Amino acid sequence: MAFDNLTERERLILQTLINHYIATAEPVGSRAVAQKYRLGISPATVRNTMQDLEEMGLISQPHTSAGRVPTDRGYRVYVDNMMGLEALTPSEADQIRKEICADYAAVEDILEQTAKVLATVSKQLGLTIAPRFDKGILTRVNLIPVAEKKILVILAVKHGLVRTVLLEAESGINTEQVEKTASILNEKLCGLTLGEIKDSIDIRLKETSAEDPRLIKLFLDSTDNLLNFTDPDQMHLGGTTNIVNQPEFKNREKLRSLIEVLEEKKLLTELISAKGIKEGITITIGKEIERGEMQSCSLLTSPYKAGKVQGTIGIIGPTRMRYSKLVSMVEYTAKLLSDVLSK
Amino acid sequence: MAFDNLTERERLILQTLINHYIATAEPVGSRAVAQKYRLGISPATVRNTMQDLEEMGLISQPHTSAGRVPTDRGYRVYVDNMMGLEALTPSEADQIRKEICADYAAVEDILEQTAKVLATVSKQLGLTIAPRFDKGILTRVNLIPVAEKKILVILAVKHGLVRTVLLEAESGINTEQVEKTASILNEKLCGLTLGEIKDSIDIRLKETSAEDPRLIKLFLDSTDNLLNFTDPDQMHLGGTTNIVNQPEFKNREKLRSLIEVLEEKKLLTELISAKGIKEGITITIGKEIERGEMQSCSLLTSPYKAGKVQGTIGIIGPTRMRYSKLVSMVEYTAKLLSDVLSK
DNA sequence: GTAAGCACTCTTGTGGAAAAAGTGCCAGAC
DNA sequence: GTCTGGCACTTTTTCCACAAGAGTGCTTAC
Repeated sequence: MAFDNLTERERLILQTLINHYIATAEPVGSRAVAQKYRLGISPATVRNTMQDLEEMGLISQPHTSAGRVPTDRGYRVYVDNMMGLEALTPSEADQIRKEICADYAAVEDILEQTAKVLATVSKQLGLTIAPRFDKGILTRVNLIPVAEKKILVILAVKHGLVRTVLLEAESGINTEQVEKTASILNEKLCGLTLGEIKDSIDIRLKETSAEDPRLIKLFLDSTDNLLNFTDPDQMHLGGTTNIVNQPEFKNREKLRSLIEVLEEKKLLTELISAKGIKEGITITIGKEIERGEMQSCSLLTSPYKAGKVQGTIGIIGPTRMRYSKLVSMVEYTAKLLSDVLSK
Repeated sequence: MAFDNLTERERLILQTLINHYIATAEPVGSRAVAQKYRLGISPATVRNTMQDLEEMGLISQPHTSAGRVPTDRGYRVYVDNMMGLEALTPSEADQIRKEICADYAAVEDILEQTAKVLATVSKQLGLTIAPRFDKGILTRVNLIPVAEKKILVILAVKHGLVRTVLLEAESGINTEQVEKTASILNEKLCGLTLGEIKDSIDIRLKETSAEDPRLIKLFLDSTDNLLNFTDPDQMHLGGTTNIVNQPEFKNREKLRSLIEVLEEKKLLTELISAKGIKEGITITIGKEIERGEMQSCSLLTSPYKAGKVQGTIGIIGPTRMRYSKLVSMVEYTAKLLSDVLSK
């Protein structure tokens, strides 16, 4: 349904209602809207308009004698058509900048810190997902035998990203063969993206498998493990605390099941990465999230770049969140992060 | 104060009271105790004894007309003197075994899984802390240049444990020098425990610093980073969900602040590791935990071994937890884990 | 199209009475 | 002495009824 046919008044009323609701978390009555809405309009008039909005499914009443509350669709219309961006205050911007631009060697640490500061400043849940390696170009493979049957595989990706995975061999490892295997892998795989490698590794390594069948086989068998892009520790969450006190989670069971989802980082990563990475901010509201436990939440995400590779950062909060401000915040943070990581 | 001077009756009553309270989470009245306590004793008698117990500070009343609730000291006496161990059911043991003995290459993954299964089976919060590397013997150091200014340091410790840390150099890196530095490090440091290295690295590397001052210096400057044993991702938590519904956390603020502590993994690790690692189970009850936010919780921990190195696993829950069962559970899990990791 | 008035609905708050839970103590039984 | 039944007392919980409050929808008038 297209909602660009709303009258000016309907727009204004929906807008003030949502703003008011975001601020108070209480159903908003016609009186309250009429007062905020300066142009001297009476509650009765507002009521008429509100009835229309309700018929359109943009707002609803918890019960007969309560004010109105925006529906998911209401938020959607608001977000798409009538929400202005609200700039960050200098102090907010500072706080974010300070945390992100501190110098860390490991991307992991920056991301951890970013999730935390996003949470703190937004007073919601902050999240970051490490760059998706699939677009990253492999610059070097190292194989390090660390114990009798254990080999550490190091995949170095352009721009200083690193992934390490421990593999377990079936039998003892011959150092010489490890070196040989490593140089074969380097020769065959470097310069490709990890995505390409994942798709075509069988073919690429087939003819070489004569060298040391066992090691190459191990490598092939572990592809999933090595090139799995939704590794749970690729995601960082900060500020779980912030949602505990939100009135929307007064309902115990809701809170419990949300926390349950948050613990399943792998699932969460998939959920968020599922829609593919678009440019700019993506806002997913309430039931638009394909996960029952999160249907009273909204998701605000943005990609960021580390060289050619992309990751995601975002905010999770109740659908009643201050979109106008938070969008700016996520945008700003993503930009900053991209700068830092692509330096 | 010594509490081994309790009369037989006092012991019995305290015991039944605690058992009953653990099961119901409700203050226990004299009637309830009398009924459970088969030897035909009347509520009035029980009341008299309960008064004595209250004077000793082992139980208390939330208010005049309520039953009694154990105090932290009450639990302490119970745990120390009168708690029998309760064996795991076969199905519980199976569940734990199945998860832990699945074959993972990386210790990290086992620990993650262990935390989860502990949580599931105990219906509390499960936690695992990776082995404390300080007692681990360094078997090999590798330095891998992964980008122009980034070096990946790999510390391989006996029994297949690995720690990788990314360092950032100030200027470009010469491959040859890296190799030379690596072999110096290997020569000087291998065979020592990481703890020894941490304490004496300055001295051990002093005379060699002529070789490549910059790299050695980088290494020295990063000691803290490299040999920091309370790394946040050394700890795994599972089952946060389980505490949300516990009646002791009906109080919103309590829940919030507990979750806050849980997010500070570094702090938590320190808190738990602080008391040093004793053999066997350690039970820390309520106010015995030196952290305000956790004073309505108990902590059940046990060391486990991975070769010569020790880590910790445990359970966090409200003071009202089923100690008798959970102790068995933690013991069993720790043993199993030690077996798997020391194989 | 707008506004005022009013009846109606549903929730929230209040007060008080009754019920429930449990204690402490006393007086008597074994 | 030790234990128990009885009982008065206290505090919380529950229930109910009733009023207050909030907000609507509709009707009517401008």
